[in-house]
Amino acid sequence: MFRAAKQNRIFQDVVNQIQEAIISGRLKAGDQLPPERELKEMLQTSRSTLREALRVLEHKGLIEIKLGVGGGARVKAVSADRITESLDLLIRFQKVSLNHLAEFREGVEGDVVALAAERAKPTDIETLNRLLARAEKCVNAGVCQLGDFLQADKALHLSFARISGNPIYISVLTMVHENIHRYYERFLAMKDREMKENYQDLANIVQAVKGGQADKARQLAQGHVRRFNRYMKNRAKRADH
Amino acid sequence: MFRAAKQNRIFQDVVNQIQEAIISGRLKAGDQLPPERELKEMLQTSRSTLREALRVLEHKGLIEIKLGVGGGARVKAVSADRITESLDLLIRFQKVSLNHLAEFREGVEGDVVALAAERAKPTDIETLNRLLARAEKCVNAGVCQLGDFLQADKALHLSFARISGNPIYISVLTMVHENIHRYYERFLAMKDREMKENYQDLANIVQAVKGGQADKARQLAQGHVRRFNRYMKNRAKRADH
DNA sequence: CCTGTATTAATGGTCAGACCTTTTTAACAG
DNA sequence: CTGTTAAAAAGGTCTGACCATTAATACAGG
Repeated sequence: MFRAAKQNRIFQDVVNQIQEAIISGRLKAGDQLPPERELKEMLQTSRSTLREALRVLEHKGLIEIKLGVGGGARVKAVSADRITESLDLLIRFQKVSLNHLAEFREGVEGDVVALAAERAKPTDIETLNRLLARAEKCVNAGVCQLGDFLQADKALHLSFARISGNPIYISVLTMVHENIHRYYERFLAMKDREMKENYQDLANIVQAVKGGQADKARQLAQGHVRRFNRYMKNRAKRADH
Repeated sequence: MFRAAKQNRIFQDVVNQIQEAIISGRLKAGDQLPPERELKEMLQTSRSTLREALRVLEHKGLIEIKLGVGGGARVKAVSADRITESLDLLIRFQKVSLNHLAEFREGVEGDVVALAAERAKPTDIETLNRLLARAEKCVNAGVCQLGDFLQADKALHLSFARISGNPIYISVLTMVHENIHRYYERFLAMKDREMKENYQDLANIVQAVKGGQADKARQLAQGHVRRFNRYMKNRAKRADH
């Protein structure tokens, strides 16, 4: 019925004003805010209050503050970084487990490849082929190229998101991958056989996307993610002993 | 190979120290930080610098600052709110279209109810029944109760997410609903027939969840979302003329 | 003419200290 | 016992000064 009554904190009002200007498009990415000493006059506040507001905006990822001549606050293009950090905090506080993340990923990756299968254009197929070839080269080079292989794997997944044409999927998947990699990096090691399996999964998915088989692509992607998760979980368990 | 070299900003160091203390468990949720005037002595900084740090921590959702005697900074239990806000900001900044949001929602809602169907416990079923009854009452009361009906609809969807037991779905779905409502609030109006259809959709989904029919629940939920989207799009188009 | 160095001005970062506002608690008056 | 008032403990804001970093410019030496 009512929303929480909020206090009147001046810096909060400043944050709101500037954020509003950014979201509404009155301030665009790259635009420069006036120097603090001018801005404080416009807003009729003190410099400290203004600076508290700028700190918050900076932390929200809306502006970037640089030192020195020609420095100052510049409007930034918002990226997935902030979400990634929030999720990271949740994971560290164990409000979210890696199982949750894995499960979420399974669903999302399935949806993404299904859309990609429906929408891939010839140039997209080319991109996928190129990435797949890169992955294959790593596999053939053996486990020593594992890092590169995982990078190619990630690039492929993000590529599907791009092909889907839906920016939400790109952001969400970016966040998921960044967090997964951060936490699993410790266990990253793969036997040759596992790398080959993984590669085969990817190849199959690309094949299904090429053929426009949405449902099949979804099944394959979910299986792929599930296998990766199971594998990583075992690895983590073994590391505990 | 290298990470970006960062500047040495004192307030950042303060943020790191306090955050580290919280994550490491040296400071637990509910603990009170010393008053600013003491803390600044411990950290050997000025009050303004300390306050910039506190603002950032507050915005990260790690502390809560209250006014007056007995107020001050208290360590907060981290919640998923931040992630919801970051997502929200990203979506709004990217000016994601309704179609993208709707498409994303279709996938997510499908995944959510499928999980809910697999995991619903008797108490969950009770909750669903209660919410469904509330929705039914609104429908029977006619279009005048539309606002309440939409609220019940939203509550049901979030309930599925809660039943899935995966907090990521709760955050994501919260964000999606918030944004959808922001966009569509202008067009909110529904004929009696449409409200009834919507209600029937919900009832069918709950039925499938009760029966543990994951795939069926997914299909129904996707259909439900798709119909809602189509309906809203028509409405928006008509509003243009 | 080029190159490296010193100067300067713009701009954020930090500091110290004062005063204002909100909130709780305790004292007090009825 | 209750309502009012006063005091004290916080955070919130303001002012003005000075420090540190950076880019541009001027200048000196080859």
